[in-house]
Amino acid sequence: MAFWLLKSEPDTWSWDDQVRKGTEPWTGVRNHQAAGFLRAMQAGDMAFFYHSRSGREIVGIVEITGGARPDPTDPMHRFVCVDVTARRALCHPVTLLVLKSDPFFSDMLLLRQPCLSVMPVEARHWKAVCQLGETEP
DNA sequence: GCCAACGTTGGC
DNA sequence: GCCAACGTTGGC
Repeated sequence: MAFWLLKSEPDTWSWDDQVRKGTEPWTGVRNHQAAGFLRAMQAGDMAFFYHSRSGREIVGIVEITGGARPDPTDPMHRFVCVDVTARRALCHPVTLLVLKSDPFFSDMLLLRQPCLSVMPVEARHWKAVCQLGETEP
């Protein structure tokens, strides 16, 4: 089982939207590096739900419930989507600022590559963020 | 094969 | 809203 992080602009698709809907295809990724990570995802993997732009914090945990398939919103049929199901919220959102302030997180891709919207998360970082957010890993 | 233009993304 | 980072595209 692998760990990931998915970014979404809360104005477009927020954690509350995800919780309300339950399961939703994660569509619209148009970056090849991010798409490569989507292709590597398997059902049962877990991912942080991150609010980008106006949010800039990890707010919840989702499970990948369906592996990569063609993104129906891509007319060129070049990109893929996965199915994402809301699992639990973090009791306390973990902000980008907090992660940047702790050297333990300094080599997270989230900090290394700010414009990447889908990325893997190391198990040690996963556990630490869960502790900060006061939720089970 | 170089490189400028363009598109996507998200921190600031 | 601006711009930097990164990848892709196409003229030459």
